[in-house]
Amino acid sequence: MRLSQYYLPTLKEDPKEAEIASHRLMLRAGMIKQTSSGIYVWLPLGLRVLKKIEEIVRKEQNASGAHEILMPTIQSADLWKESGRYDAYGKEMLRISDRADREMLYGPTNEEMITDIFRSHIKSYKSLPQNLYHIQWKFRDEIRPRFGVMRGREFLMKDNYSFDLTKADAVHSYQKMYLAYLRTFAAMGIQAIPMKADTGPIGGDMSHEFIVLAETGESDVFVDKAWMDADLTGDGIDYNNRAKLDNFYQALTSMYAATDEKHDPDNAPDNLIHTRGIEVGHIFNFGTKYSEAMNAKVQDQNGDMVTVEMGSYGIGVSRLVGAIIEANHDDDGIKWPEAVAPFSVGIINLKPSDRDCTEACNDLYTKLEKAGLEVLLDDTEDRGGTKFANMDLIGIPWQVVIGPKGLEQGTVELKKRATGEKKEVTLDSILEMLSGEAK
RNA sequence: CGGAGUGUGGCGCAGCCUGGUAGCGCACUUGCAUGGGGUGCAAGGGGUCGUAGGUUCAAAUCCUAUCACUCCGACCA
Repeated sequence: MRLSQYYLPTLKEDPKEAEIASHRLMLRAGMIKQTSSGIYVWLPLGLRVLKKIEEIVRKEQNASGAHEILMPTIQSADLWKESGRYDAYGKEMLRISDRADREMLYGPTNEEMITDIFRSHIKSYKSLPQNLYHIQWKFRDEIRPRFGVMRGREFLMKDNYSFDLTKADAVHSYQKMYLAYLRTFAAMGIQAIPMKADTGPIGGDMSHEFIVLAETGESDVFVDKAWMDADLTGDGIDYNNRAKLDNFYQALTSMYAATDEKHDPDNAPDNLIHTRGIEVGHIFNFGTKYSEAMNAKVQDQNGDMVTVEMGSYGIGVSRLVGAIIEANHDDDGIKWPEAVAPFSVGIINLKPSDRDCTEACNDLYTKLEKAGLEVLLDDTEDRGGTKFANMDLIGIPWQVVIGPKGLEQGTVELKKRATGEKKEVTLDSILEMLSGEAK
């Protein structure tokens, strides 16, 4: 992408409404624009990141055996009346009526709808287990939206729902998601620790919140130092290998990790790390709460009707954009992990009026794009300083700085945003280096 | 919902107390110079002062209503 032709409205000054780093940086980097309280437009740069995160989530869900569907944002109130939550949900639910005065709502979650989808076609134990997910916009009319996309009213969420015949099978489904979540967050370049969570009004005995460690996070967390060295991706474990998966789960859940509400100093280990974090995922098993209320049953081997065991699992996709920034930024701007970066390489043309310099930039740009890299070429007339500041702000992992002085020597500067490390390299070697490192 | 604030060009703000026909910085346009970490000089463009009423010869400024947004608190993926 050529910056001169892109829509990237970066800001030099901090917008006054943004209090925390990720919100401030997303506005300054031209990723989002607020249209109403807690509702945002995703501008080109922001959307690129959102899509990357979404794709990482999707990939691991598929790997775990879940099937993607897409449920509508607008739901009929009928299903919610059936589960009893239409009255229970309160003002957080955005209620609307259609032209025939039917009661509708903008979905805050999908347990009712998915249960209806399940029961309408699945009638036999032979069809179990099932795990369906979708990545869709939700709306919760928060009392007080804040922190930009981290706590918006409209948000993109991956939610899935498992259906099993027995409690033991449901445990397996739960553990699969536990692992899938760990792998998903690791693939994004962030560290998310599963912490025992309150199951709240939904109930059930198994529930974990996945919390990204970030010093600027919103809640206090206490974790065993052992988490830092633990294998969090279950290297080599197949989702269908129950024994191995269970061992992995037992090993991890035996390590201490708690938010301040759940923190118990008396039972905490000595080597405790006290830091802050942001919840980016939540998994729980809630047994038969919805299947019971909505009559989701299958026949077992004996022909008896059995109410299915359910679990639900959420990842805050849009929230992750903010969370990743909270965990990866400095005073100059964002430092994207490569897996979610909007572009992997930025090229800075220090002197657009210099023909050779511009030619070298265009040439490298074309080559890198051909090699499959996503490249942002700053071909504007701005000064070098402006370009450096902008590139740091939007956090492109690799920056190639090309100017007449270096070109005389046949070199360009390669800068790694995450560390600030710079080195002079030859123009010829850069393609190879970047294809290897930034791919 | 309780408490506290803010709405003036794209962004950040001054002006309001003490009414007199709107200003500053950044950004933008043009020209010249410049070109290795937010460049200098010069000339420009852009504003229903959130909205609606009212007071007044005259309202960004005073009064009333209303809308939006932000922050603190209870609540949350």
